[in-house]
Amino acid sequence: MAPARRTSDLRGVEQPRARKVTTHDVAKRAGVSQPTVSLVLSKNVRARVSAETRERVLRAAEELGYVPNVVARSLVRSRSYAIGVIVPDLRNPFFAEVVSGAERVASEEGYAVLLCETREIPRERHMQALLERQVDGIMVDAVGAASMPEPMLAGVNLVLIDEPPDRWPGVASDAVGAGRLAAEHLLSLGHTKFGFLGPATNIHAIRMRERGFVAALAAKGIRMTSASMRRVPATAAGGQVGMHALLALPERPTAVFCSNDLVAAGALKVCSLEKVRVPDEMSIVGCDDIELASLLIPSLTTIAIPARELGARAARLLLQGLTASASEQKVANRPQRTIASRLVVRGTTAPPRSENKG
Amino acid sequence: MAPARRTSDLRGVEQPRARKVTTHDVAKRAGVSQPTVSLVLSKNVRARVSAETRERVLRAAEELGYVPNVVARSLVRSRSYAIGVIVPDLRNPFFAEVVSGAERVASEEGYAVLLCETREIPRERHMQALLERQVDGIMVDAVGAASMPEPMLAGVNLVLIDEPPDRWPGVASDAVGAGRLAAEHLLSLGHTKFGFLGPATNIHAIRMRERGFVAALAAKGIRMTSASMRRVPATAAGGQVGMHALLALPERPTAVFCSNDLVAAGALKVCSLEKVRVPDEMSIVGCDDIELASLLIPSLTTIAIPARELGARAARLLLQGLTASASEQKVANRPQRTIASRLVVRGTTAPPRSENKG
DNA sequence: TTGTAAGCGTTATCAT
DNA sequence: ATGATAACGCTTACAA
Repeated sequence: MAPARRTSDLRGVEQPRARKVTTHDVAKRAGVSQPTVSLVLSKNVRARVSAETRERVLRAAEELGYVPNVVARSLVRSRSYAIGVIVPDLRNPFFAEVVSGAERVASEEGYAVLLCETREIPRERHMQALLERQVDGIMVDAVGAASMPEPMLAGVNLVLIDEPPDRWPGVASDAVGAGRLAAEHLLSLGHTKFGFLGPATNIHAIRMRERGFVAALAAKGIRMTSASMRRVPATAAGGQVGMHALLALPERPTAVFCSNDLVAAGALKVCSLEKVRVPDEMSIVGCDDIELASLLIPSLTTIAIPARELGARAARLLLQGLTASASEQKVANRPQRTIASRLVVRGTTAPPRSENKG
Repeated sequence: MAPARRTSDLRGVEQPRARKVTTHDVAKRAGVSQPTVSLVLSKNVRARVSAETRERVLRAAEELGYVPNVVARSLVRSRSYAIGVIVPDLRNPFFAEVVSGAERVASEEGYAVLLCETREIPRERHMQALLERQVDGIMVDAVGAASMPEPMLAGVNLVLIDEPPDRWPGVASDAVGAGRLAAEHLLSLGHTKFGFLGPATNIHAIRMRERGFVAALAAKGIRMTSASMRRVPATAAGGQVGMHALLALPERPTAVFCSNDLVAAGALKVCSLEKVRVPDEMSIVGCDDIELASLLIPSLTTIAIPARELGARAARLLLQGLTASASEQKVANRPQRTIASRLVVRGTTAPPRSENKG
């Protein structure tokens, strides 16, 4: 005779937490066997139960306040109905958007989303935790998935976001295109002296933005000096440091491309502080088009990257791979879909007028 | 004789996912019983195993690449080592900070964080999903937890963030104090005509900010007209609409308090568009002190709410309640700790000079 | 249509 | 110190 289980009650509330009601309890009350309960409650389409017992079971479950135990279900089905998402830092609005988009899709499909930030905790530790929790799949955004220990990645359902194309499926923004759009826009305005502000990072998308920018300039015969490419963190603070350096240059650029909007915001701030008029004396182009971009004054010309859509698509791709029958596999296998970038012209770009300067 | 389990392989990669290695496999390889493996691997401190077998087991686990199955552990221990966090919208940087703080603490303690946004999916559905997943606790931020169906909340480990004090423990910012600080700052600058921009919401903290503001003015004998209290969504777009309305008022205010920084950013934008000089003709105070505030030009005077700290404390409070022995309970039971708000004076506030207005 | 039985991978309580 | 054995709550053949 087992003693009544003393669930250690840790609530702030008084009444002891009642033992959880299980399918057994429901079965007893409905006067049927436990598997029958499972049959009707797990809405297995091909479950053949008489309308009358189904009714009884449903009522009993309702009356007892039955809550299915997904953990138990997960164990027997070896599917947790949970997915993980790993991002560098939620405080960058771009990643918040990505996560939000993914969460939306996953929730709608009945999947839980386990959130992991690598800002203070190494990605490997997060991966390990997700694996131990038997997540059905993992989305990895801009944390260098490819350089993680091989055994950790083996046999995992991965979808990469803005990571270099690899043997895993993924979705990515057109980062090279983003850089190119920025360059072409500034070129079309007549600029000839350019600056670039961005981190010396191994974040793929960031590197590609720079590469696209530099390549598009090179195509027009313009080579950037190393002094005009400032290596700064991809933050507003980084943008400030970088713009200060650019302003101090003997040959000051008239247009700068920043590897994201935060950097651009910092750069813009410094121009304002230093009384360098934007866009008249200095054109600035950001990248991402986070909400901040439209709120700055002047509002920021930038390259829009559809972050939320990126997250949503990644989630769809992942879930699709989870539910696809073998025959449908090819669909999910098409790797590395990329989403177009888009130039958003606002108030921080104009033709150069540096001759008026002084 | 069970057929080799055909794990339906849904990977993009070729090699079929190997059957997961279990404690049984490790046991066989180490030449010990399965429970012994469990004993050494679950680093149960009071596990008494000979150094030699421990060594053998650990090596076997290592060689096989054993990964513990937390789902199975959860089932038998009735603890999932996962907590949920429900927020309105991750795209508001404030909530992103809260979540980030919570995630940090939880991860560090070995808990997974299930993220839920109520932006597109009702809170009840999220709660239900979390309950079914047997989360050990739930943090609820600004989604009106108290108005959820009673049975859903019964016996759940809840910690509320910025919700009205109730029978659950929680952490909250000093929202009334935030409003008061804004009022006192503007009063001390000499303003006499005030505006307020914020939503007609049932979000507790937002309401309290307004209340604190109005009350502090009333204490100085200043009553706000209903026309100067504009009901707008707590977004930048709302701020724009609201400021337009205020500017059109016959008796235009010289200082306005916005219920958060996004609203303030929108308001500032409109002033810039309408050539109303900030802070000379119009002072603006925001609330939250998200990164945006310091990036605007002029940078935004605001009331700092320590969002990340709020999330971190909430997580600590929750986890503490999970691991506390009965005797320590009192610690976790102290409800509704509140964190002080802080005035951050920047560039959008100054003494009124409306008499110079042209 | 429904009940019986087996098992998912652990942890925990016993004997030994 | 270690090995049987029994749960945990559910799903899924298979039998009745």
